[in-house]
Amino acid sequence: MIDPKAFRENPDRFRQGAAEKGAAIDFDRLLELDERRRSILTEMEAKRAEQNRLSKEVGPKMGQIKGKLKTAQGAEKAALEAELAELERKPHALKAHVATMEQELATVEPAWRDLLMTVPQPPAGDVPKGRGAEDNKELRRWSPSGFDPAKTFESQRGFKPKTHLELVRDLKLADFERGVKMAGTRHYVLTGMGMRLHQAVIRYALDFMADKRGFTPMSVPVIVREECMLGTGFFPFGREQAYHIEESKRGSGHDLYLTGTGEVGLMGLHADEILSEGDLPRKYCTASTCFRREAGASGKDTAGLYRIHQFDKVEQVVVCKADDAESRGWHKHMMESVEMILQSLGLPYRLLQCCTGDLGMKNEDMIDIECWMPGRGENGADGRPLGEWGETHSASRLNDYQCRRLNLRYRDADGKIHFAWALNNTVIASPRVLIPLLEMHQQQDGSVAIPEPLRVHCGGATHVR
RNA sequence: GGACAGGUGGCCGAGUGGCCGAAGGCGCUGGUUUGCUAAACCGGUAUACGGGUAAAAACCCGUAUCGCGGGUUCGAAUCCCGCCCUGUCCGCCA
Repeated sequence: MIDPKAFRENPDRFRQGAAEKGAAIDFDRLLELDERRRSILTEMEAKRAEQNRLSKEVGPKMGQIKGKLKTAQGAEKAALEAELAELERKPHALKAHVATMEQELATVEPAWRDLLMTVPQPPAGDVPKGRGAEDNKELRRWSPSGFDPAKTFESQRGFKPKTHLELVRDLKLADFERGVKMAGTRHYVLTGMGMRLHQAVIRYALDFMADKRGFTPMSVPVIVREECMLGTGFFPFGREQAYHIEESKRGSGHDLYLTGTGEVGLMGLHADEILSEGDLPRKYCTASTCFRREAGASGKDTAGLYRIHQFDKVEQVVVCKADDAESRGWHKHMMESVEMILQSLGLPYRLLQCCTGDLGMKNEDMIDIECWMPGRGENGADGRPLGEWGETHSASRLNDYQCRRLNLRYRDADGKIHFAWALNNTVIASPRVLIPLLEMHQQQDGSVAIPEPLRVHCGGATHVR
C-alpha cells in the first residue's frame, strides 16, 4: 500500500509510477474519495465531540431525573417527563446526524481503501523504463571456466546435450505420469536420486544462508489467512494464483490460502508489530513448499519441471530501516548470496535489471536471475534445442509498500515510528533449478556429475547414473 | 469433535453503565539523592486518523481503539447478540 498522505501531496508521482508499470488506476476517483472521506471524518468528529460534551454535561442530570421518575406521581411526573424530553432533544438530534455520517463513511471508506490498495509502488528513479520482459537490461553474466553460453554445448563438451526431460526419464529421476494420475496436470513425482538432488539443493542453500550469511532459518506456515496474503501484497491481484481452502463453507474457522512463496510466512511474522530499531535488520530464510495455480499459463511450459503447481523453495527476506542506501545494500548482499551458490554449483547465470513494466505491483526495483538451460529454447538445424536462459531467481526491493500493508513498524532512536522497508530474494527453487543442474552437468556417457557441495546430501555420490 | 474457562496497555493485573485511554505493579526512561553500584524518591511512558498547519520539527485540539463485528443507551471495557481466537480436560492423532 502506498502512503495516502504522500499520494495526497503529490499524486503525480503515483500517476507516473502506475503509468510506467502499465497499471490503469482511476486516480481522479481516488482523489475524490480521499477528499470525501476526509470531509466526512471532519464533520463526524466535530459532531461526536459535541455529543461527548453534551453527554457529560446533561447525562448525570438525566440519570437523576430517570431515578426520580420511578416514584413520581401526577403533576410532578409530568414535569419531570417534560424536562427529560427537553434534555434529550439535542442529543437525539446529534445522534441521528452522526448516524447519517457513519452510513456515508461506510460506503466511502471501503471504496477508498480498496482503490488505494490497487495503486502500485512507483518504480525507483533509476529503474529503466520499459513495457515488459523484452525491455529488461542484462547487468552481467557469469559462467564456469570452460563454458560459454554464446557457443553451442556440443562445441564445448563434444556431444549433443539431452533435455532435462530426457535426463530425468533415462536416469529415473521423475515420474510425470503418476504425478498427473494422482493430482492432475503440472504435477510430478521425484524418484530416487531425483528426490535426493532436490533435497540436497534445498538443504545446501538453507545451510549456506544460515552458516555463511547470518540469516535466521525459520519454518513458517504455508497455509495462511487472507490477511497474510493481502498484507504481503499477493492479494487482491493474485487471488487466482493461490489455492483457496474454504474452511468457512464447512461451518467454522476462516478461509485459508496456500502460499506461493515462503515470503508470505516470513513477512507475516512481524505483522502488526512495532520493532525497535535495534531489532533491525531482521534477516530470515525459510525452506517451504510453494503452491501456485498457474492460472493463465495454460499451454506455457507444459512439460517437465519448469512450471509446476507445487515446488520447494529457500527464500530470504530482509526487514530493514526506512533508508534507500541500506535497502540497496541488502539487495546487493542478497544477490551476492545467490551468485555464490550458483557459482559453487557451476551454473552459468545472468542478472537482468527488470524494467518498469516488468516490476509487478509491489516492487520498486527487481532483478531477475536466469540460469542457462541447454535443453530449452528454439530448436536448431538438427531439431535439438539451442539452449536458453530460464528464470530461476528474483530479487526485489519493496520500499515500505509491504510493511505498510502488514502494519510492520519500528521505533527509531528518537522514539519516532516508521514503516520498515522490506526485500526478498529467492535463494534456490527446486525442482526448477534441477533443470540447469542436470542439463549443465550431464556427461557424454549419459550420467550427470553432482556438484561437490551437494554430494554430502546425496550419500556421497559423485554422479547420477 | 465434546465440556468448561478466558481475551483489558510492552508485560502482569484491577475494573458490572458516566468520575475510565483505563487503578496498582513490573519493565523502560528522564531527574533527585548517593564514593561507585544497589536502593529510595519524583516525573514521563500506547497507536491511528483528522484538524490547527504553511516544507519539517515540536506542540495543541478533536475523534477512535479494552479480541472482531453488530445492537441497547443521552452515554458501553462494563449490558445483549453473532463471530474469531487462546487455555484446560476428554476423545482422536503424525
